[in-house]
Amino acid sequence: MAALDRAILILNAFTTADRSLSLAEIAARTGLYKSTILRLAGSLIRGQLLERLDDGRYRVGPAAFRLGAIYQRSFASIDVLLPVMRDLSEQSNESVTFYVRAGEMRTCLYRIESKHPIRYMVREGDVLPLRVGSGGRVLAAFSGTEGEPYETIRRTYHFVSIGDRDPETAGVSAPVFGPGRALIGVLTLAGPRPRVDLAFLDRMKRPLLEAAARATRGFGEDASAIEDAARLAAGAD
Amino acid sequence: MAALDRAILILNAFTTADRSLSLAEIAARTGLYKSTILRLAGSLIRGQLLERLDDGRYRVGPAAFRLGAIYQRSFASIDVLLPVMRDLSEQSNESVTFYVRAGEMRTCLYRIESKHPIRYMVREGDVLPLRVGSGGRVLAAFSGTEGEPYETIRRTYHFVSIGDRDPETAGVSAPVFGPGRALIGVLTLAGPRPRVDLAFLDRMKRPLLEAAARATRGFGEDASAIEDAARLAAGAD
DNA sequence: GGAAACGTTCTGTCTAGCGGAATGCCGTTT
DNA sequence: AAACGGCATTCCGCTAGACAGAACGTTTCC
Repeated sequence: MAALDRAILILNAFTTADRSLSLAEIAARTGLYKSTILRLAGSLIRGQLLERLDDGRYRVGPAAFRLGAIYQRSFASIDVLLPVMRDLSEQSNESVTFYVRAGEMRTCLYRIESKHPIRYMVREGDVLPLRVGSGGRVLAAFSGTEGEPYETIRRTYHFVSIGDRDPETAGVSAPVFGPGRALIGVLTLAGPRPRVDLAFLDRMKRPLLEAAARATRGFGEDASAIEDAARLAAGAD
Repeated sequence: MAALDRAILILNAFTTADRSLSLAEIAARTGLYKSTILRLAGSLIRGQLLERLDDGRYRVGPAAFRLGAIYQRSFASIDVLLPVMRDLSEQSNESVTFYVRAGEMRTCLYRIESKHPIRYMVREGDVLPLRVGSGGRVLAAFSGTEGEPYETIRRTYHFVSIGDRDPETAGVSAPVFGPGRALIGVLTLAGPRPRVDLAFLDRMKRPLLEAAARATRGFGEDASAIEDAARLAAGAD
């Protein structure tokens, strides 16, 4: 569907960096004719997916925000996840993030910031590569990726990574399941490397896995496998 | 642009209540032919504005969430507003919300929940009527609505409403401005009526107006008018 | 085991979106 | 003050692509 694909192209021209774009900028980024954009923009504005500012520039509209909120809530989640995430962040003093899979990427769905001034900068709505970083690895593992380290992750229910996605960042992640053992997303505890080292992550494995188990139970699914993994992770390495 | 209007119609078929919809449900809500929806859905899914679940049902996709996050951040806001809102919520022990105008409606852009178990239920992304409730009144006033109570609001920079939008809810709101005295949005302190009464709201006027002034200064605009209003509100009524 | 409901595919018709040129509007430069 | 350049906007003839509806296949529910 050509017209619609182009409309989506227009929306995707917007990034976090630019709060608004002119017609010419949209044309440059999308490669579309200005007349085409103008026509499409009319409908997008009517639907409030796009907004026209007083100076004639465009920005993403409130309908996008409304839909985004629907997406976020379609994971049941907020009432179950946020208390778990808050507790984990208080125990660790580090940031806690919940990622979900989005095709070949992953999306940050919720985030609790650490109180530390130096922060590992990811925000709700950010899109990251699927197979990189501890959260990405765990998502990939429980979406059925073959080989290592994914086989091990499926056994131990967690993965520690240091400088995998970002050289200055380290973290540990565990999966959260919902009805029918379906993977909902992954809970990640992460922070800057000087502070978040291997010893710290080792100590945090158990609280993290217990948080993942608690969230899983919150979604009405049995979490004994994750609880077993929590005990093993704390005992062993 | 017919095709695009229909695509938006499909997206708008989704509400907070339903986490996913079947093809037939979308057809019923939009009045579109199923073949049309299927064609449009193809493009929407390609653009990740829509997602196909394993059971064949549809839900809003991650791209909507990404765009929503861009919208939220396009108000500069998060670094300026959240600390102000958090402080105000701690001072008052009630929920603090930031609304922005969205056409003839208003959107809840940020929200800090009170610690109380009984909560006044609005969430980020919710869409409310523009001209109702204290937040709505203030938005309308500073968007140029004529007559009362809007003239008074423009003089006093705040408005108290009790049971206006919702019979069980009361609140007080003040505007936040950005570069060029442009209205950005409105800060609302609100809660359930048994707890949030006239006396309480009177006491909260000053902290609220000071928070609005602080946010306005954070956006690089002079806030002396709001500060004057804060002193007056505390002295008078 | 029958029927209803649902998702999906297909096709001829015709509309509605397309590209590109042309116009008009500012703000800047010489 | 005039000319220029960059920008948004309008217009139009052509044709590709979206449309409605029927037909088909599959699953679900009595």
